[in-house]
Amino acid sequence: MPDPTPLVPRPLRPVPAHGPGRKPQISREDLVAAALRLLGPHRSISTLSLREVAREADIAPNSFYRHFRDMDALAIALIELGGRSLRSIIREARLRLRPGRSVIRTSIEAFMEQLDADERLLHILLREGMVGSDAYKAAVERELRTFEEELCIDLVRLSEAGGRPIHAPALVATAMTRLVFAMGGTAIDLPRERRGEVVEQMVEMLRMIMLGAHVLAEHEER
Amino acid sequence: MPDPTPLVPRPLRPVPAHGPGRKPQISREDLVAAALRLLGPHRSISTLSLREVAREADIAPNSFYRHFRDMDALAIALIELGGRSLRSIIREARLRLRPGRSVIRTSIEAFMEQLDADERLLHILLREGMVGSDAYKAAVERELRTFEEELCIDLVRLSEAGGRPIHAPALVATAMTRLVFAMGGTAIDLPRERRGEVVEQMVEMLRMIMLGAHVLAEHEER
DNA sequence: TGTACATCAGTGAACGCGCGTTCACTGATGTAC
DNA sequence: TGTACATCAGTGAACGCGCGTTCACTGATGTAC
Repeated sequence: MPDPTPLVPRPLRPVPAHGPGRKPQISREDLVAAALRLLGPHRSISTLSLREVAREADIAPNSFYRHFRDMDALAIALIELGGRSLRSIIREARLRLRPGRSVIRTSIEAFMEQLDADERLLHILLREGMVGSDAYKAAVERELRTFEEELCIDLVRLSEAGGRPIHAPALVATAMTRLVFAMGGTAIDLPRERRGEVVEQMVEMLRMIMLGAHVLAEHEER
Repeated sequence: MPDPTPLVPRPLRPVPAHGPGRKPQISREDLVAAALRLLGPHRSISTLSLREVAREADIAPNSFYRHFRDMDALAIALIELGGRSLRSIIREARLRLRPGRSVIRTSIEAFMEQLDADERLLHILLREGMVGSDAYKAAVERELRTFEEELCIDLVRLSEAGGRPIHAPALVATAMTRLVFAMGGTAIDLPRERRGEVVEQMVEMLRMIMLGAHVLAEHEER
């Protein structure tokens, strides 16, 4: 016990932005990075051990506790990182949009490039949404739904701009997201040169959904 | 070494249908059943330990080896069981088909009922396709593709019967299967009473795909 | 039918291993005066 | 500027645990004669 009757009561967790006291030599981010290095396309977070991550980060196992309460806390941090990567996809796709180019193709290509670029990050969402604790799943669901909401807004805007109404845009956004994720999950195990095929397949699938949504909306209007 | 120069060479694994020698008291099936009892919606096969399964089956840990080479072998058996359950869905759906009733709805309902009935079996496919070793993934892919082929044949037959051509039926079968699986994966975490909503969503999604496929085929014909 | 024997499913004890977590500690860094 | 002190990130050793796998074994079952 540092002081039985402190004049200024300390908060439970001072969360120093690192004063006072010693600066940390490694950070939460270093541990996250170490975990990412260990996560290949064939390992899920739940198979990582605390000691393994500590070893990779080159600290003693117990030092881990200075940064995270347990491995679950680190897993949540990883999932959020994956969510950030996911959200950047749609932003990236918006930037690339050009009149005359297919929105669907542009978006799918942005997705696959992101999948290539930080394979590990998106993979986390792909996996942990299916396996892992309830907390992981909930975290992944949260990220996916945020993405779907953004996509839905884009779909509505696009259909208004194009003059073709769209049926149940929220449902369309969900279908597109889940389908792309499911297909992306199998694509990642394919050699790079075959991923182009998957892009074509995904583009065609989403076109069918889009077309169906337009047709249904037009039926409704009458 | 039993015999250095046997007159009749023994096969590597005699695979006795249990003579000669002692009959097994527990079977491979008992071990599979024990593993299934342990697999809830929140556990993947790879988190099962050999000792855990042995404990559940009420045998000594080392007795496990009399039935399976290792846990991976048991996992493959489980995945194949899941595949059998999957294939029974489409058979079930075909039996239920009635003129005038929606094929899509009938099939989706058959799928969800199967998901309810043997939650654990289908769940294995949902999970292990994403996580798990390459061997698991390959096994799951195999099962899914078998399903997609059957579905494709049905789609073609249906479109011929209905007089509406269908674009890229194999792709449609893949899209439908993957989408239903992805949605099914989230549905299983929902309370039973909310699963009806998911059925409605899935039906609408598949209708859009179907509609899109018809429209594309009609465009092609002209 | 009776007897000697081979088979082999299941066992109990033991091994070495990596794990998460705890403990009391060290000593560099930053603060108060 | 100098000194005494508080903070706390990181440490090394140790713990008890469940794991996969091995070994030599037991003894019930089925076969050969």
